[in-house]
Amino acid sequence: MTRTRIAPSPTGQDVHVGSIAAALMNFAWAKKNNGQFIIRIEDTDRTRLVKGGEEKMLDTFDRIGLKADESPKVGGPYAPYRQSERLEIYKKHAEELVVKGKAYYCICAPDRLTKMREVQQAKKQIPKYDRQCFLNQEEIVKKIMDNKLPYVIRLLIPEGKIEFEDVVRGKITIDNSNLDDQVLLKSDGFPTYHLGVVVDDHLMKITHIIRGEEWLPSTPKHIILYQAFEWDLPVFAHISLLRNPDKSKLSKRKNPVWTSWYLDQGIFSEALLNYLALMGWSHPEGKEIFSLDEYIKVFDIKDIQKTAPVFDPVKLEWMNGVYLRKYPVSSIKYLVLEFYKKQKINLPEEIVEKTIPLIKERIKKLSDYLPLCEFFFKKPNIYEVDLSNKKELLKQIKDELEKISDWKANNIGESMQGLVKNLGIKAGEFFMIIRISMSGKKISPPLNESMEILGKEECLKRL
RNA sequence: GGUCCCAUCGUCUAGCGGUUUAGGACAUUAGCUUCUCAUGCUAAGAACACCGGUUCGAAUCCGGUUGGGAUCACCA
Repeated sequence: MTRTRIAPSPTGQDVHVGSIAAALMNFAWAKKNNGQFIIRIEDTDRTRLVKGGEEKMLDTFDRIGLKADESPKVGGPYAPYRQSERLEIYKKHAEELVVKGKAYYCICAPDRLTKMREVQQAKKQIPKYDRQCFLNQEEIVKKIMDNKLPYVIRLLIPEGKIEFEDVVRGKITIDNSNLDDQVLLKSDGFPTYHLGVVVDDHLMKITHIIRGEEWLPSTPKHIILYQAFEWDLPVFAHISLLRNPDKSKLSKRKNPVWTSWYLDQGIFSEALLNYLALMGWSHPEGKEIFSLDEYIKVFDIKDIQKTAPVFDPVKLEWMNGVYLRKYPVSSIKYLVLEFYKKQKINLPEEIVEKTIPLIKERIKKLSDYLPLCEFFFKKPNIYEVDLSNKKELLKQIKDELEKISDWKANNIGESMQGLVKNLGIKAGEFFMIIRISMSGKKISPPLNESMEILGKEECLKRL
């Protein structure tokens, strides 16, 4: 059975798009193999905990369409799926390691550790815990018992080296001398990430860990933990991090990174997923546009690329436009209406429906709609071109349009073509004047059709 | 700085020793369609970081250099 997971930490206000990229691969791999995809909340850092973060994140996963088979929301056979509710489990396991001689108690004060590291750094040594407490373990344990001192439990890194196979990167070797005696259980009783992931991934029977390459350097520690517990190793696949244009890892300082920001812009979840799928992976037939179902069919973790991709919002928008054009008018109408309703703007349904065919090839995302179509709902108050010296021409246009009894786009077009011929003015210039008087803008949806939608009375008024 | 990872057009990528004048997509430029802007179609420019080696033959294998990135917490 294939079981994968995404384990977000609610230390941000929302899900990072990079997490969605990783979640997508986990999701696809689980589904492809008829397995389960799990969401686990890793909320062990109470100091950085963002209020409402977890709820928002879970909501974002719902919106994006990556449905978890097991999560804090839907529960599951290995509940709870929130680490803050599993404290006893971690403590028990940490203590088990102490009994096995694979971990030890430590009561060193933070400032001593800081100073120690500074000295090591100054001597150009690797900053590592000096094992003071390990060397006096009996005495330390007694101190803790007698005085009820706060303590941490540290992993005892054995000598030797760790070798493991990463699906994406191949064989990786690290000498244990580079590893620090990692804290496993904090003095507040919470586990550190390292204890938490290993224990939970094992207990929740996770078979494949597909996660960002930022975890590659700490994977040896995790493997040491698996070995200490005498547990089987899962398959590791470390995927490359999404990058800013300057190649640094995608960060909110340089780019919008929160997934709901894109969704709130009117980027479709399908388009976002499709775009993200192409970050570090490509369709075997070279396709750019494909559904989630198709992705699941053709995706393979063996095809994941090692190179770190730059996240390109321009291509994302292009792709969103492709999706938009593929949707039927009725769907776009609904999406536009809902999109603006969320912003407390209620648009008249009939007009929106009529305008969709005119603009679906002209907008790339839902938020592009109103800037282009606002003139359908209200008279423009800003005119991009000054028409005050064209009054006579406008009058002629108005007189001509008044004659039209059947107010249809093609009749309007014929009438205006006739007028422009008679007047002998450049067609482009002529129509631009009408365009400005109707929409206030130099760029608009097709004129005749727009005028039909506006209605005769309104058009004459605007002229 | 130590450790680890990475390296094909501006960007996403195909390529997995010869079929390659290195293919596609976004972006850019030009043209066609056209009442604007788009869409659509056509075309153009644009890349194997560098140096060695292996080989009859290297973008593809190996080594080094350079460059980029990640990571070194009682954060994840």
